[in-house]
Amino acid sequence: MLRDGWQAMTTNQIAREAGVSVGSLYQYFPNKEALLLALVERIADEMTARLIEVGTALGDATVDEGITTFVRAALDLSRRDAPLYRAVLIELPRQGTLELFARVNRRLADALADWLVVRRDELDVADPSLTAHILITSIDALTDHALLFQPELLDSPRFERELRALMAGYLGVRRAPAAQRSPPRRRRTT
Amino acid sequence: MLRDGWQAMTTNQIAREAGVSVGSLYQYFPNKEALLLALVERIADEMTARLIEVGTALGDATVDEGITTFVRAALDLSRRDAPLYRAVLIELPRQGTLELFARVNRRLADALADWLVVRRDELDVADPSLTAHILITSIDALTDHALLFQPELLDSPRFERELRALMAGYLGVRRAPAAQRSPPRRRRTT
Amino acid sequence: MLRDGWQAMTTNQIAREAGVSVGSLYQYFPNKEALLLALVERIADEMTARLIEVGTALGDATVDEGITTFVRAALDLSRRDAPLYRAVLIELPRQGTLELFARVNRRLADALADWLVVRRDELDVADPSLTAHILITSIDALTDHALLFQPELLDSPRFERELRALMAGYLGVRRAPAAQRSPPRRRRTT
Amino acid sequence: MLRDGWQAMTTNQIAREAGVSVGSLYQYFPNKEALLLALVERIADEMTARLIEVGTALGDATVDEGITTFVRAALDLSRRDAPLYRAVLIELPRQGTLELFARVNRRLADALADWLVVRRDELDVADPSLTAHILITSIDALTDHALLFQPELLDSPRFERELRALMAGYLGVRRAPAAQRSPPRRRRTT
DNA sequence: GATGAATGAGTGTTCATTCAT
DNA sequence: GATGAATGAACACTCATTCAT
Repeated sequence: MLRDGWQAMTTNQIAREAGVSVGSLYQYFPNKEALLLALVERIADEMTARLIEVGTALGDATVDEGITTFVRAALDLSRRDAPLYRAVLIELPRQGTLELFARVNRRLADALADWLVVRRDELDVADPSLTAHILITSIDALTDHALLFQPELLDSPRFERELRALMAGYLGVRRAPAAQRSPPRRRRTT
Repeated sequence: MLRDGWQAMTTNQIAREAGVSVGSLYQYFPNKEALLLALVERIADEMTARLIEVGTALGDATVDEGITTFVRAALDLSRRDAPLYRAVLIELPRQGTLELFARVNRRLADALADWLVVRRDELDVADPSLTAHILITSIDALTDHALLFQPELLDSPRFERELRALMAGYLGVRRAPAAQRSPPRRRRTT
Repeated sequence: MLRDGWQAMTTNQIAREAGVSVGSLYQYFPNKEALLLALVERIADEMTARLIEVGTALGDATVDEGITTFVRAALDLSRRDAPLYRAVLIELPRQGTLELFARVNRRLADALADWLVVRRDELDVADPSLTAHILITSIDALTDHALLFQPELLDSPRFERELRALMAGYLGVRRAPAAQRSPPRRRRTT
Repeated sequence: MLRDGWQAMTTNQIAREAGVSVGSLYQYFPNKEALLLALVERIADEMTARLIEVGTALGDATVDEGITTFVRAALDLSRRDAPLYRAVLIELPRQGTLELFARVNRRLADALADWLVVRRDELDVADPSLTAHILITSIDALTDHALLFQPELLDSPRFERELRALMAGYLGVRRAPAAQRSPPRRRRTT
């Protein structure tokens, strides 16, 4: 599936690779689509579990820490099981399972919004909830896109740095997280 | 195809809708995949044509104008033939036609980089070429994502505004394009 | 089975409806066909039991009584468990269980032949055994056919009356059983 | 099919034996059931064509001739293509194609009723239409039954003779068709 | 060049049968 | 003995591709 997509997999293949017989497969899933749905559901559950950790990690982190934590979490999420996630992502639109991922994202947005409220004074945020949504969507879109079209980007420090810059710039942070940005470039500063 | 994807289309259907016979189809395309490739190629060509206009439009526009022009161009591009673009986008990874779109994006990146150089003094840009690439990738990712998962976003002024804010913030623009931002919000300002 | 036939029943269904597990089923029957055979055998046994009663009932009945008794018995036989009988009948030819029903019919033929001998003087019967066989076959065919193609006929007095007329005519009875035939019609009389 | 019934035939087998490919089969018939339906329809048409001849043959035939003609026609009908007819007959009830054969029988009943009216004076017939129906059904049932359960009967002179006796007896014919009945037996006479 | 009927490998799914528990 | 999860051969049906006309 990771190589050729969902349509290219035959149920007999799936069964063989899963180490069971087709018959057994159909004892648990009424049809092929249900199989994909179950897979998606499991992925969504795993992601949700990890997002809860992100929320806790954010807590009352400073602006710099928060941005770093958040961006890293987004990248980790994409990296982990990236190939599988990617394969599922491609099939999603046709299978009406978007809500599953929407659910996951909403949970992450809530955690981020909470933190934005904590750091309200240092950030240029009028509507935390909306801003959180925009950020999640942006970062999510960027990592999804990287996942789909430029997988190697997920492991590049440059990509991580730029995601932080994007986030910081959008949040109106006066100074980008110091440690990570190379002094000579001096963007979005002073 | 727009409703059920590429796999769901039979060659006989394609032929009938194209007003020719299957036989004729196979006189011009060796197989079904070549058909998709040709379709993608045509889309890529159309996009390239429009991008040339964007490059001209950018010219020596002011920072505000440039950002507005660029964001609007990205949205227009996605909106136009959005359903078809979307359908193709979904099938892409499996068909090795990524380079086609990469080519289109590279051309757009060049046009943007040129303009960044023109407005170098007012922007926080160390490496125009890299910055252009990051911006193209981000905006592209955001519009692609919207196209795939939240099509209605492409028509919302809010989405356009936030794309400009993202771009402006990343480029270190001190004031976001005035006309479009509502005063009370006062984000990313001094 | 009564609705969709034998082929449509799965062994798991049979087991569930019988209140046992498939495994248990296969402990007693080597395969699905054996199951059908056992069912047919049971039906044949039940019929045989009832036929013995018919033989006794015939005894030394008068011609009219005998015809009435016999026709009614044939109809009762078909009516009782008609749906099940019918379902089995349809599957029969393919399952080589014809002999079962042949056995049942032979027993009935014997009983009828005995009675024909008793009433020999009043009937036009040269070879009681052959005549019995022809009658059994005819009446049996007619009820089977009704069972298969016109089930409602089994309950119509008209059908019963015609069966008697057929039997009486074939046996050369000078007057049809009086009580049942409406005077105005006057068929096969003089 | 003639050996194992319709269910036992795979579409691939049908195609191979028909000298075409499965694909071609499905170009003309939407599914397996439609195939059976078409077969039944063709048989029904062939039978109808032959029945028209029977009607003509009956014409104003004498009682003896009429009975002989009719019985012989019924037997010929069953004998010809008997195996195919038989195979289809077995599958019929489950496929709702009974009406096709009902249509055929109704046509035959009409022809017979016409003749009964012509010979009204010599026969004991109150309602020609009803009597025709009963006769058709009886003879039809007997030949069907023979076809299904005792195919060799269709070729036996004895069976033909008994069918005539049955018909003659039911119609109140004073003398059975002379030529065919052996003098010593003298049934249903005087 | 155009046509579209013919092809048949390959698909998702069923269900009689087995066998470890 | 009883169970029912596991098995996989077999089925109806699809569709990319071919090729005689």
